[in-house]
Amino acid sequence: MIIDSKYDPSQVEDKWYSFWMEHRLFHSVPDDREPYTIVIPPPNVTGVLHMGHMLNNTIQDILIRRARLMGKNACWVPGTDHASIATEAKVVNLLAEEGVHKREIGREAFLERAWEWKEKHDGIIYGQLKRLGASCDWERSKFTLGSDLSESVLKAFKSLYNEGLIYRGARMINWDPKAKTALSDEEVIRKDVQSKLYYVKYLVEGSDQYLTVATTRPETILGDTAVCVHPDDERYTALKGKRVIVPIAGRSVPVIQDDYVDREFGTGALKITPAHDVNDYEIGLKHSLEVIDTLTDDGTMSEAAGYYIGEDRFKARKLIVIDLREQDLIEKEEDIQNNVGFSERNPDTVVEPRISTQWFLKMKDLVKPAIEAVKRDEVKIHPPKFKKVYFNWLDNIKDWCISRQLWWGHRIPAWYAPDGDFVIAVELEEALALFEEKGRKLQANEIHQDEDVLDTWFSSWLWPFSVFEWNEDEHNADLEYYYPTNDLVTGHDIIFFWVARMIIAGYHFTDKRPFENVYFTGMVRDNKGRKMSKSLGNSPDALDLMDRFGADGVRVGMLLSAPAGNDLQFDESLCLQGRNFANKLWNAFRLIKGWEVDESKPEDGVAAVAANWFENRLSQSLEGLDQQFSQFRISEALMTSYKLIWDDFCSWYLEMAKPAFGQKVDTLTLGKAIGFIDKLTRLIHPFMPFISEEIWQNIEDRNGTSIVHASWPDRSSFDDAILEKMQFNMDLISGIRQKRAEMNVGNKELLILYYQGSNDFLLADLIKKMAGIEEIKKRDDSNENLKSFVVGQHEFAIPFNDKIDVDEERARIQKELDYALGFLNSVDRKLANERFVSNAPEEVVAIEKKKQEDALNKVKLLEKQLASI
RNA sequence: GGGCGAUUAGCUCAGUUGGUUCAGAGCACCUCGUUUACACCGAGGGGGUCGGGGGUUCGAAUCCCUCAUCGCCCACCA
Repeated sequence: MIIDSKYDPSQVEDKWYSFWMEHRLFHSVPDDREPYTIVIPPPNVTGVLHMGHMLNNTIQDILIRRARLMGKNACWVPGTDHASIATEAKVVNLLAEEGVHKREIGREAFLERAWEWKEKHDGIIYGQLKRLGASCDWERSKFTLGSDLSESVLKAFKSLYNEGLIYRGARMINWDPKAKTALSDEEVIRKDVQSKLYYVKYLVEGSDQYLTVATTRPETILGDTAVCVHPDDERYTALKGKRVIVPIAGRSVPVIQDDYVDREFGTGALKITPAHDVNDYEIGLKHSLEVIDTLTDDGTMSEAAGYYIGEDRFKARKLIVIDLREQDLIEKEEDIQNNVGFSERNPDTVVEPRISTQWFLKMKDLVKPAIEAVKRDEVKIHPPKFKKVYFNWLDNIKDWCISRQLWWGHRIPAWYAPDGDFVIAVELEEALALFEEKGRKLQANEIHQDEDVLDTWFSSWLWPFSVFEWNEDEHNADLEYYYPTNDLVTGHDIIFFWVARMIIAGYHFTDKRPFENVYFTGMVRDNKGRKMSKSLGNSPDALDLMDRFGADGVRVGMLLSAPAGNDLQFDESLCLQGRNFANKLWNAFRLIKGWEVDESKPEDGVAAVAANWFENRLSQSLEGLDQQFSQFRISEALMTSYKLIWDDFCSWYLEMAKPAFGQKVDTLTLGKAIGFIDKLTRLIHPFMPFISEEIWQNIEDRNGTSIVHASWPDRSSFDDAILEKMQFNMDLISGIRQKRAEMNVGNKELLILYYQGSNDFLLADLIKKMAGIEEIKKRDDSNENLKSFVVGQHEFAIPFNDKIDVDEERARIQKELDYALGFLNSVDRKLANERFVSNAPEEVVAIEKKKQEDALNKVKLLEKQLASI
């Protein structure tokens, strides 16, 4: 069998993914095994996957594949999110390119186009996930706007409505004038921007005096219905009960008093525009002020404004400033930095506070179980620092505006009679029946369904149970088996949007936690620390990366720098490291596979010692891996595996075990080596699914089975003494190599190693093989021209040919001696300290004593060396 | 304005309850090496006052205070 010295992922990855799919290896049905369930955070169907998706899906796949190897019935439910506002925007743009407006083609035709978009994009997304190796149960793929999930959404809506938790009403909401829809508070991104603060003079009615008011939004003057001052502000005592004239509009409005006003800001007088500012709205309610809505839904000035009608709000701002200046009503202008809300999905669009009739969900009571659950660790958050963020949001929760003025989404199941009376029903017939129950006999053409749809997150928050057909039967077999799910892996940016709401919904609708663990990944940034985004063009194309480094390489690369919860700077070179690692593993396998066997040969002694050691080392690593996985230290687990394979297995074990040049291998050694690589492929499989399968399949004929359903390597206890002994011999080998390098003695040149004292701990044959030693002798006085060195507490020496540089050698030993003395000194001081000896735990003191003894030995050795030079 | 986090080698980051020579890893860098597994490699090496200052402690990268810089989240000061 000829195996290429370079591992070529492109040859391998498609082959095995197809194999896995054909054999439905990722498909899960309930059985007697313990379930392990993850629901995917459904990516938006708006586009392709970015590196953040690559990271969290890699982590999910690692968890799922490991669970599968551990004998659990692993089920990873994939899906996509209809992303109401984002997708609608994409389709609107698409239509715009064709010169068509969505109103022109109508709701139905528009939705058809949106579905086309969806079909195309979730195909792309699924393709990317498969390419990455994601072992999702594709037969369970879900879409948040699919019919079954739709039923769940409507069911949830209805039940919340019937519980009195959903209500409809006119409230001040965040309005996106570009998408022409309401937004939730979470969909508003606040940014600091440079603005102008205009000091505008309002004429006090019946006088020639002016009251100056500071505002950043002069165009809203047209909607002013009062000016407010602080009741204790002495500057304005005289204005009590007076009225002022709103500039331009010429309207007379009252001067009111409210302690909301900050006397320090601006002039201490605040104009009140109840229609266009959240606070003004509150004050307006309190003081029963008139509300004048001066804006239309697209952010232009309305008829009610009376001026600049039809002009965009920002254009109107410029115009009114010009007019105010002309009338000499602007006292001054200041530069100011203030906080402005932008639409999350239309990042350049300033959100407008606006009074609008919308649907809301009362949150106050709903969140209580979700708070409690995290408090008592029924739902565990990793890393725990996000708990505070979570509590902070839930503790300050406000009602959730769940309606959106869009088409692409779950249509609100409300049906209206001509007089505005409504019922909540999924279907027309049901609505008619409900009206009839209310004693109203209405015809189908008399009632109409709400035009609006629900916030996307109103479907996503049901995801963990709606994907298991909760709509049909809340206690169906799948739900009973897979739900609650185990782990959720997602970015911390959607903790409010999604994670918190899922916990809320989980407890409310199923009375259970939706998942046990939430693992937040950090945000993937570029190597300049910037968030990856399309607009910056700094997000690498995941497919291209996988073409170049292989999916396994990219997975390893992603993970190498991804500790939980911390943002990570992604750099391609990490993928290179991942690819190199794959190649290393590949060549280790190639080496073993290339060995020729001599069945008559007894087991090689060195190989036997090496195998015994590696067996123990493997068990030790497996123990570490168990711990790391249980704590979601995934990148550490990878590093443990990486070192086990590269350092311990390749650099040490294989070098020890491999037959000398031209020699054949004995059966036992070969068997053990194959046994090890078999275990190592299973151990690395969660991280590197493709190459592990390829090697595993090549080890022996697997009769159509796959590593996907193999077992996680058994862990037995390990013997510290064996590990320590080998470690000493490794240190000795490194010591010899170091001396060789120092003296420029090539590796081919065989040397004699001299030791002093006992040689019980020396693995002589192993040292000979690994360090190019031909003989190991006890040192006596006749040996000259020796270069000595210390390993642990023991002194060794090898001969040298060239004249030694006495000064240099003396300096080197002196340096080592100084260090040892310094160390000894610090240990001595510690042990001489009464308080240390009495306060520190016994083990720590014992360790210090051992350190003292060892250091003393070492000092003696070095002093002797120095004297003998 | 409030909160959270970060600051450790040239770079990216670990460092769990304060305690083993605890100052680490990977990459990068330097030297040597083409010995049939791998140059996508091997052997060896240099490199850090753990952001500054103070404190607690027998002992601090680790705990506390403070300052500085950076980042993120939340928040209705026009």
